[in-house]
Amino acid sequence: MSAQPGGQSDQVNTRRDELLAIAAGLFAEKGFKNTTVRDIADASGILSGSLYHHFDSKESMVDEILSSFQEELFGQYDEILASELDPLAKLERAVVVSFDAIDKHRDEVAIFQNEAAYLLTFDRFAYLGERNRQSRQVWLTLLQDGVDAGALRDDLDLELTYRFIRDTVWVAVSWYRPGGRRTHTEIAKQYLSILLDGISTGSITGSSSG
Amino acid sequence: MSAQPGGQSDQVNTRRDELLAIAAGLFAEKGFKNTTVRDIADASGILSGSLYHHFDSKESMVDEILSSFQEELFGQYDEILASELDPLAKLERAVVVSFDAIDKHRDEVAIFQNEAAYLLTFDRFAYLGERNRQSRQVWLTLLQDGVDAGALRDDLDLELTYRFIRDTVWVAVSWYRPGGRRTHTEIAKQYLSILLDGISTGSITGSSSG
DNA sequence: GTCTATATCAGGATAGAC
DNA sequence: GTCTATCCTGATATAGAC
Repeated sequence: MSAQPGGQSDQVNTRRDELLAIAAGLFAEKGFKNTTVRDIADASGILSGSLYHHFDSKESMVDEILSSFQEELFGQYDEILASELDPLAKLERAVVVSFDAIDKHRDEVAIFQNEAAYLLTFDRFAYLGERNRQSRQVWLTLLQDGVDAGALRDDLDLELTYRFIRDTVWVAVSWYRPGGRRTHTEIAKQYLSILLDGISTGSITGSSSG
Repeated sequence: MSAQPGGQSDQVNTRRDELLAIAAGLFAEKGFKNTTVRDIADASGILSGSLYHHFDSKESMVDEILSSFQEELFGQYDEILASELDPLAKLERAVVVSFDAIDKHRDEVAIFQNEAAYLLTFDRFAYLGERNRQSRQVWLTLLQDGVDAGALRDDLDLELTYRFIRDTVWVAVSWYRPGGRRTHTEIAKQYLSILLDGISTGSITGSSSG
């Protein structure tokens, strides 16, 4: 996906990356469709036509932004799966890595969160669907290993549990701000505490609902 | 907000409601900006110009959709707060009511979830911000009462806990489908089980992270 | 209540000069 | 690498006939 034309190796196309970062900020903030190429150009201090010297289209821009981010993220998940950690520690690590991505790649995560459904309607972005399936596979593996090892409750619907984890982790991008009252590591820790132990005081609450 | 012109009282303007329901479905599925008035007209079997006999603008449509839904939802929250239930039961009830809204008002919830940030940039939709604040107040009250009553852990950051609950509950609209493998009540129950008791087997897990 | 016809504008993209 | 100028399309909205 989207190899840069003339991509040497190291500190190349800084201007290109600069423009991509500006575009990413706008896409994340206002949405892909709501961001015009003129918005991007304005924010970059150039005119809209000039953008087309660097990129084919607005779509190409968001494509590069998302694909390179996902490559990095899924590389980290693969490392965790391949590691020697015990199942619970792997799960914790995956959560931490995800909050880390929110901290270091806000815009990319936000774009993926908010625009994936729309972008998936284009053939060009089919790989986003692949990534979704891959992500589900990662979390389900981690959860199942946890159950098998006796570290996680065996009465849970893992598919639902996976969704709750995924959703709660990623949606944090909508409110997390770097430099805020809590670091992303603190947030990950609190989140894990809730996820693993629950918020109630009794260990197994005889729930009144139902 | 948006009183229907000529709004008698009971089974009035069916056509209007029909059109609104069609629009809601499209807004929820494709997003507000990505849905054209022609899309709405096509789906309704009329031409785009004819829509303007019923509504001022596309904005008016989404306005009516959201404001009437929110009125209903917050009425339910108010009932819970005013009820005689114990704090834990109130919290559970609030979660159940929310999943109920996802079941009965998918489109409205999805639109609010996906479009609120964008719509809030218009003065006309400032009331959505009000509703957000009100919602935060509801959940924080429920949580604080739970802690005070000794039913919830007192070492939690309630602001974070509130966000986790809110996010996980509402984001379920993105994957929940009525008529699927699990009813919304089952989902609410599983979710409460995770939220209250956690997913780990040990009651207080000595987490290895950090 | 719907249609025809159309005004108006904004957005993505292109060509070629500098 | 950026600018000028401009094309083309599609989108919201309007006016008035039926």
